[in-house]
Amino acid sequence: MPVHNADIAALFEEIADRLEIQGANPFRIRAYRNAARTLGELPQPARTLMEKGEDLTRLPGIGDDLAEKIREIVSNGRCSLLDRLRRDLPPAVTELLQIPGLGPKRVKALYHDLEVQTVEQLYRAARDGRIRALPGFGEKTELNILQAVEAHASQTRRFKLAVAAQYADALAAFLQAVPGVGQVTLAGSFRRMRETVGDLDILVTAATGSPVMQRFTAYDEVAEVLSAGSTRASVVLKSGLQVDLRVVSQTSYGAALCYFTGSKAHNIAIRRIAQKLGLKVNEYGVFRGDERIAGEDETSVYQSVGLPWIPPELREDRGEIEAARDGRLPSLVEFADLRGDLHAHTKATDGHDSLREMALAAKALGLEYLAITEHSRHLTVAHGLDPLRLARQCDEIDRLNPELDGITLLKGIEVDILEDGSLDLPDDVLGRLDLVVGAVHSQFHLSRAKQTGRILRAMDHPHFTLLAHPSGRLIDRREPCDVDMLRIIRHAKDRGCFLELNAHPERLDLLDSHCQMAKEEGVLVSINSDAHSSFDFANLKYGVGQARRGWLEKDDVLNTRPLAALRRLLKRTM
DNA sequence: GCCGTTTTCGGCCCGACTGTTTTCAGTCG
Repeated sequence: MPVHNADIAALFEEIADRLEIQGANPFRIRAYRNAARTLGELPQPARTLMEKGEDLTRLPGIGDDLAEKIREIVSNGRCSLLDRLRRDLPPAVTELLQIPGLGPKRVKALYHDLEVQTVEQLYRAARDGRIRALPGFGEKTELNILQAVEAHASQTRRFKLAVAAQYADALAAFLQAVPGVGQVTLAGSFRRMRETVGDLDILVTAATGSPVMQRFTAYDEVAEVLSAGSTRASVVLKSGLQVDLRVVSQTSYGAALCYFTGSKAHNIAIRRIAQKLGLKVNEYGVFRGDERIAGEDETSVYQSVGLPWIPPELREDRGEIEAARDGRLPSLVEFADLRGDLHAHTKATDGHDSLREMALAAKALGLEYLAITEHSRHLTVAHGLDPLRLARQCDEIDRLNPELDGITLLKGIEVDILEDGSLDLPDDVLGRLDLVVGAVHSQFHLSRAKQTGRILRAMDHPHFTLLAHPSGRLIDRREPCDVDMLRIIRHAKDRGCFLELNAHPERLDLLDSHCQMAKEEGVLVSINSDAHSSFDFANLKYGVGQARRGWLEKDDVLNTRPLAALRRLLKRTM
């Protein structure tokens, strides 16, 4: 069983949890968490790096000791330090750390004084009133634990960006209408356009005496108020989504926006630079001693540490600070750069609208071309097209195009890549089309070698243009297929074909790290809606967000090309 | 445990809110 980076990261997180409960050196604990994060974000398996003989200590936060532990875990799936730590504390204890309000100190006390090892035992101890007797605990804490355990059981973990947006927009409008409120800004991972968000972070500037805090906690979607101070409050909405509100003065707005946008790792890196310059950065501003030298807007904060403003989507401490320092920040692609969309369905298969309706909706968004790419016959659940029905649709597009003004429909197909890598329709049929989008819709659990080989063979097909939703993952529902994405990207380069970034909020596939890989290898990415109705084109903005998180610039994106240039790229030489 | 054109040793981001305390520890973001 191969060891994935996520497995190593999980072991390091568990080591950190256990060390924390033991009361170990906090910086040693942080080292394990940093290493877990590095591994979680590594686009290549650590195993592969080792096989290539690359030096693991060149990775951020990995020194000699942790490199050795990675080697140990990769080669035998275990870590002797963790084995020792597991003997000291029973297995489920780290799970207690997942309960909000319980940190290492309390977990340690609960285990040592009450022999609480599991969430179930914790619940009984709280219910029986045994927790309030412990030193440092009281009745209120006990009640909070009881409620936290109950909430924990019914909790949904993270919200997809598009779902969170529905709550965010409504709440922002509500807050904007409160007297004395100036700016209302969504910050946090929402502003960074992460594919899912754990909570909403809202920043508000308000005049003193504004009732914004009281109004916020009284918002009728609020199910529970977790905390409420004069400048900060946290609530849980009825949907289960947590929302944190922070109120600051206008003079602190930029510093607060930086702080509240994160990511945490990015903020820490910025503060470290500030520290070396003799400055202190907090949510109120940038300070030299007692003197505030910046903070009214974000640009001033970055400027004070010698950097240009960094777009929120890049703020993950994944090289953006070094790039900013060296003047290498990308000029990220924007929604307005998109000229077309290369993946959409109509009611001929599993879509809801007609060719004309889809064309007009795309045009209304400012697009000048739209590829119609129905499913092929193998996907029977979607009523996929056979050669005859596809030919009819092509004829219909040919008839419709002259009637359309300002937008051109392209003839395409989303053809199934069968298990052996062949395509679901004959060559001569595919050859009549403007583009062929290939997609895996079955057999998601093939071995890495087989799944990769299947896709490489599909790309060898002379008419193959674009690989749809390359990893096949569905957020929270289906893990990505196990494929060697670097090989796929390099093969796309050799074959002159492209990769899709599917903008559907459940997919957002390519992943951001693979966007970066495609960019480095010189393979263009197409940001496509995969629209099944005329409303779905709005999802393109999430695709653009994901592309920006993957450092893509306008020229890295296939469908920023005008139609004529696009046609030239699609007619690659075989 | 990591890291270094200020350091191979001595640092390691910063503040708000809660509850149990009588000045602060624990937790969280």
